[in-house]
Amino acid sequence: MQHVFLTHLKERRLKLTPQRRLILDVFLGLRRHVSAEELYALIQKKDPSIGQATVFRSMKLLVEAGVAQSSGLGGRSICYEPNRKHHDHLICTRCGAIREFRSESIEREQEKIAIAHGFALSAHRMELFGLCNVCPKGSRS
Amino acid sequence: MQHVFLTHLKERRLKLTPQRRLILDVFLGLRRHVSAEELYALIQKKDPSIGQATVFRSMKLLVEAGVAQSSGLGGRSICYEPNRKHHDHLICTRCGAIREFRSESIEREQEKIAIAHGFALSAHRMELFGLCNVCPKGSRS
DNA sequence: ATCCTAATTGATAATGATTATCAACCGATG
DNA sequence: CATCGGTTGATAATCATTATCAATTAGGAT
Ligand SMILES: [Zn+2]
Ligand SMILES: [Zn+2]
Ligand SMILES: [Zn+2]
Ligand SMILES: [Zn+2]
Repeated sequence: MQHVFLTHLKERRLKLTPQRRLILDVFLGLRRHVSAEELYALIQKKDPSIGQATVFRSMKLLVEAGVAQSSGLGGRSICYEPNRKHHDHLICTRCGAIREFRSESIEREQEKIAIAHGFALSAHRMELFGLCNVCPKGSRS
Repeated sequence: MQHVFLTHLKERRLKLTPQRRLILDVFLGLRRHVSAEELYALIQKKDPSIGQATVFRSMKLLVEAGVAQSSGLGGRSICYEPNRKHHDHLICTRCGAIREFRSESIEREQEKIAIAHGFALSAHRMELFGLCNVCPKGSRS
């Protein structure tokens, strides 16, 4: 996985710094969605000298390298997750729980729709919102 | 349409001000997606005394009243469109063109997926990104 | 190992979109 | 028309992110 990142760096004459190494490791160690801010807090515990600008910059770099993908989840802030097979999200509007899924039939249908409109599809985002099964149905907010 | 808004106001003892009337009229007059900022610019031409905070507040109110819906399009800023029948979006990554569509089969499949995961679906967002047919395929950005 | 240079860093200022604050104002009801 | 609570506009504040910049450093060439 990290091999992809190293290759990306060399191709563009970018440098592998201790900061980038640490950020990459911590990020890949997690197996969930994180915002740059959350990740910064985790990084801080391992090396308090790292600034948050570096975390923002590094996450951008990880996305460019294809190591991370940014899912527009997490309310106002951008969330990242390790780049695996494409999937979409099911999000609980109450507790924030996130479930991942992939529907081949929807993926196919999206392609068909794009073609019908003369678009060359390159990506998509789909999020389903609702109450998960551990959240009580009859209560508000 | 505006009837819905007036009812919403009365139900909550809110007031119908000239500002809200103008913002509602201009918004409904457009038949496209607008950000609060774009709308503010249009409002300014009709009445330069209206502040942009009022536009932001009013758009929020229109959403609560069910007159407008906020689509998370438009990059960083929230976009609004008059609340019609549910639909999803196809967006050109080059020129920003937006096409609307609705796929019954996808809508059904989303329901099935939510149920399979124990979620009670309340809403969803789906955006397809690609190059539209008037944008050249072989060029970058 | 030593140099060199361009990339990187951390602190901080700046940005852009949105929200909060607050005194002055005004719409609705009686 | 008097009263009162909702509303307004200007402005400050917030939040996430990006830009700036002097100081530092990785990595290729000597
Ligand atoms: Zn995911
Ligand atoms: Zn839940
Ligand atoms: Zn839909
Ligand atoms: Zn286009």
